[in-house]
Amino acid sequence: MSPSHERRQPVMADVAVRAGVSHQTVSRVLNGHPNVRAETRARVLQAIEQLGYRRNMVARALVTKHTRTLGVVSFDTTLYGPASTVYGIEQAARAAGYFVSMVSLRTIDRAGVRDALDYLAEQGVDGVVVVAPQRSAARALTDMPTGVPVVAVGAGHTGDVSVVSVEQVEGARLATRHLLDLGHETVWHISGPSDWLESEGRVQGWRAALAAAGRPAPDPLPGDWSPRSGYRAGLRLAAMPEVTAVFVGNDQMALGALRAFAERGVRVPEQISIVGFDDIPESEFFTPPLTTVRQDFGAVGRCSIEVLLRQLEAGPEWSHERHVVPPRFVVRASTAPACP
Amino acid sequence: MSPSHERRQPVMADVAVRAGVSHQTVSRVLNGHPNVRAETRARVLQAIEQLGYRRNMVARALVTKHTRTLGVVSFDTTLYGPASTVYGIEQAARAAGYFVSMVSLRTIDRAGVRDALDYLAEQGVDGVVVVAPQRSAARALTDMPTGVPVVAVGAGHTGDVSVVSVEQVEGARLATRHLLDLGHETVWHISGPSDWLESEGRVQGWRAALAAAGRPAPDPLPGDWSPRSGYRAGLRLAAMPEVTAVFVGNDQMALGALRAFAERGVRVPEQISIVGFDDIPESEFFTPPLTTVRQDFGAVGRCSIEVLLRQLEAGPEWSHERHVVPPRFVVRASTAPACP
DNA sequence: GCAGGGAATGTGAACGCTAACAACGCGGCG
DNA sequence: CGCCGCGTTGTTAGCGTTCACATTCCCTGC
Repeated sequence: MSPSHERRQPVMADVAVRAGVSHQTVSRVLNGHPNVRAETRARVLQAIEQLGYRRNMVARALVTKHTRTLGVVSFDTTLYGPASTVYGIEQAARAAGYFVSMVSLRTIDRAGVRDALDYLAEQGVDGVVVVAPQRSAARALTDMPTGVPVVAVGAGHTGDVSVVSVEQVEGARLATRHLLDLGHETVWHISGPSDWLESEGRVQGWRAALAAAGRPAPDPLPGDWSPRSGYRAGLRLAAMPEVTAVFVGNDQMALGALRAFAERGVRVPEQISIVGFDDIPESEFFTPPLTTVRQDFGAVGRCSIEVLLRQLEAGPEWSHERHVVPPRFVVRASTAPACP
Repeated sequence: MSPSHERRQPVMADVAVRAGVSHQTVSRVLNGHPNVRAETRARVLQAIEQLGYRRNMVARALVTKHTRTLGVVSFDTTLYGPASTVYGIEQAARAAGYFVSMVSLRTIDRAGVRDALDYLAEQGVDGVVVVAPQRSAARALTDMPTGVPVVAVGAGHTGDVSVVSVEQVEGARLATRHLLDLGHETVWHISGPSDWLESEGRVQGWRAALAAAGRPAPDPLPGDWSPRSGYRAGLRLAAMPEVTAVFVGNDQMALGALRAFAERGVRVPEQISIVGFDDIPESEFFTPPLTTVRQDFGAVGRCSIEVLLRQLEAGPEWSHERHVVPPRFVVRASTAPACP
């Protein structure tokens, strides 16, 4: 309202006048161009300071063709895994001088991913990382028309884009082996939603470990990552006396299962051993503390930015990269030797 | 590399040529200007379609002076509360046609908030919402030099900016009253970090309820929101036979306390009743299921965007708004009448 | 003393869009 | 018949940068 409020932001030309140089010299100072006399640079810097000048990134982006903004498309950032990954991404991106523009999908389908990518491309992001470990999302990525580099997090080897993910199969194998080594006859499994690649990888690792030990693989009980689905599966398992060991697809479902067992008077780990996946901060304080497979989501996020940045500077010459970060097995109190 | 890859994106002029009109007419079509003949509009639309033209938002922003991007600065988006709030914000913003640019702080201090705001302002965001319920963050907001509208989430009535938050005091009062009504002599409290406004509000509500009932208020045990800190406090409480009811600052600490009680053989709710705060998705499956105070983080996020948008269109004439969303008390199995 | 060269600086033209105004065509009215 | 006015379209001028190139300056070496 007041004139002082309406006084427009100073622009480069204002700084130039004040410093007694041309706008181009101001630009050079701002961009750290070497060929500027120290004395001139100081004068420009002073003028900038006095005027409170700030470079207009929009105008800059118009000519340079890049916005120093990265897009992130993710599914349900309310979940611990995606949230942590996105956090890692944001930190790494900012450290590298990039902004992060977010799109959270509420459902994952080809159209959703496509729209998100379009949306971000329209805004002019320099690259995007897609945190959407569903098979449908991975497929949606295969023929994306956007000119921007894309890296996928948690997707399988879809071939078309760079991928960074946690070695799910290995983690599941570790968990299952642990249970087997404890003397359990076989290991049951509560799985995640079938269209999640992570879910698939865990089933695969579990099956592999069982097969390697020559044990039968029972049918996995289907879950959807939620504690409630783990609870329901747990109820079923609790009614089956032959069950002594369960590998659960994630920690939240493990919590639900724990609850079901507690309600049915099944004692963990005395009667049933249970292993989760993820190692959310709460797991250590479950009743009992949960043995689980830790995923370093932060590392995944950081790694994805490294790959993306590399791709950015490589230009159209980049080749797809594939990175796998190893899981870590964490033994706590929810597993015990089988009673003979 | 190949020429087909290097063919630059079509621009408005290309569309104009193809449609046999001027670029300005294309602009008019894109912006839904009324005075364009239907037949012309159709021709332009067709040309856009054929060329796969996409408007360059950067160039547009340069002249319109707004980017249709909102900034979000938040603290540790790994936590359920902030993550959910940010999710709500993102959804609401996108529904309104805005992008969301994120900055996650790893520590909250005046300089950090300031830098984040500067950073976003430089990028040209139209407005920003700050999800940083620490007192220090709230203070940092009081004299922000940026010309962009700001709304704070979870901050107290700092006077200088619009605020939307959950009524913490009321929630804490509800929780404490519930415990008192159950016949408990008094209620102990495990608090959050002292510089969080939410923490403060909960202490305040707890104290008020106690005072209203004429009960003494024990010293609150300090925590930091983490399950571990709740565990430590729980250990101390377990050693005090006079403790029969505890109101815990959040669900994660409550989980820790539950664990401590379990280890010490203190039975919940038979010997000690416990109430949490937040209602994270896991709480329902704790052992025992946790009685808690639900915060609707999503609603907070959405509301903050509504306020911000209102502020945007009101221009410099806006007056600060203050919105409070009510909590909801959820009774589960962690509380029981005091044994006389 | 002057040509040559590199460092320092300035100039003009984009970048792709929108805003303001100008121009055009057409029908109705005096 | 000519003029006004309105709906429609075109023209021009920026927005605030950077880039490519031109220019100036000063120093060096013969």
